[in-house]
Amino acid sequence: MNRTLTKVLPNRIPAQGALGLDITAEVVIFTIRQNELQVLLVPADHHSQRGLWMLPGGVVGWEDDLDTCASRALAAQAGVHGVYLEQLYTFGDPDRCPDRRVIAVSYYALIPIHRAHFGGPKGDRHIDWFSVANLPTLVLDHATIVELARERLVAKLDYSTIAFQFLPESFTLSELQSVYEIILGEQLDKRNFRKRVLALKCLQQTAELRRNGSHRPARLYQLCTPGKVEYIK
Amino acid sequence: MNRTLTKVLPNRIPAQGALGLDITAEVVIFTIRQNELQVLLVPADHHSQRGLWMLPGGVVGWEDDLDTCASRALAAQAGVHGVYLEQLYTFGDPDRCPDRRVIAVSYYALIPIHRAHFGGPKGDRHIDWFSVANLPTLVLDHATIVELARERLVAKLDYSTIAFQFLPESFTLSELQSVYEIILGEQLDKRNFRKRVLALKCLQQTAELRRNGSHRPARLYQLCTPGKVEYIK
DNA sequence: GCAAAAGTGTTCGAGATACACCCATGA
DNA sequence: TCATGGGTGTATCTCGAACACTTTTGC
Repeated sequence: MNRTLTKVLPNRIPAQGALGLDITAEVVIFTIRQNELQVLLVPADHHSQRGLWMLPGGVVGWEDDLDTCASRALAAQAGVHGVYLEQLYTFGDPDRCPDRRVIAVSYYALIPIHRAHFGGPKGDRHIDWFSVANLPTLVLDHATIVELARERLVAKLDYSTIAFQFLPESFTLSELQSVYEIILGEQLDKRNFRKRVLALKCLQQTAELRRNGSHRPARLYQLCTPGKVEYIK
Repeated sequence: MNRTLTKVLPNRIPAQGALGLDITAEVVIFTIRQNELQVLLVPADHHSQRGLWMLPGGVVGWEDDLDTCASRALAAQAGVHGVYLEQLYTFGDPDRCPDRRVIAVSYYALIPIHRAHFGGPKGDRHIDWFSVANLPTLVLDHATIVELARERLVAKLDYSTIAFQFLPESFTLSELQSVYEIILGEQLDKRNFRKRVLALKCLQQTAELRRNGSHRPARLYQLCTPGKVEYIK
């Protein structure tokens, strides 16, 4: 399997190769864009996979930690550092790749809305964002990986503050609610949502308001401990 | 790192070897014994690790699925087939093993009380059960792996019927309660426990009673769908 | 003044918690 | 008859769900 990242980082020495076994890190990079949960995909470049898409990732180098390898893919493909990144699952079916044995350690990452560059009408032609609800055909088992990541994300909404990772440093409660609604795929009650989220005691009001059209401006909030994902309840 | 399992299964061809990279599957095998949550450990046999213990596991063979490899370790070390087995996390720090590069895909398994043989005063001298609350010194990062598995198990008690996997086909509600109490490390109220667990609608009364001493016999229950772990609430 | 999003409280029901006594048996 | 674990019901509290109107702004 030829990986875009291998080209981007030609100096990597794969941890394996001689016997045809590779260990890769594959990253499901989520963001909220166009009122959808979207993932960043790169075009497959192997001739037999023309027209298919795949997850950003790369071969784990001899000296690489798995997390480091995932971070590198994230930096190379999405151009971001320091975002939320979590290991998901390791896929090792000997037949998952027809050419060679590839064990994929999958990760998922969350990119804040304001840092989701690349893609879209004016974006880099080589990578793009896609709605998870409407994915193109992906190589190998990558669609399974995306689905597993989505399920994990949905589950974590319930018992952690992970959703806050999609937002910039300060944000309105309506923006936060919208993140939840998009990921869960359902409308939430505004009053109950605000009550619940403020009861977590991990948000603080700022003095600022956001003016955003011909209506009442919204209060901005910040996380008490930015970047930290907490378990709740 | 020399693995007991490698000896047990000398016919396995490691997926790697030439460049000194191995992929192993390591299994945290839990059971309830002696009113404790215990794990099965094997003595480390590498000379520099004399006296230390390690998790059962084995090198992933070229043709092995990861799950298959974990199952094989489970069968070889604990002598059981078909028990609950779930992938946990993949550890890939390049420095986790001083000798060579080893990427460990960890699993955890639950063995029903009545099938936990091996170990103990009369058991095989080469492997033994240990209380997770009082582990001997383990090789490498194996203590971290056990702790992660324990945390996952505790978390799953809350939102799944995973605890039922520790019990035989039919069991009393007191036995079930005891499993919860041991894993959680706290006493539970008998009436509330029974109410909650029966409200799950996944247990059925049997016609049988268990006579177990000079007191009222206990009703035996069975899972409606044995072997199936369900998510709850 | 009107359109559009921000902001705010109360009621209700379900499920969790706390709690104490009688039952069936074997010795 | 007594020691032992099995088995049961009620009152209370907490938390989530449902629900509608006023506020502030820009045009």
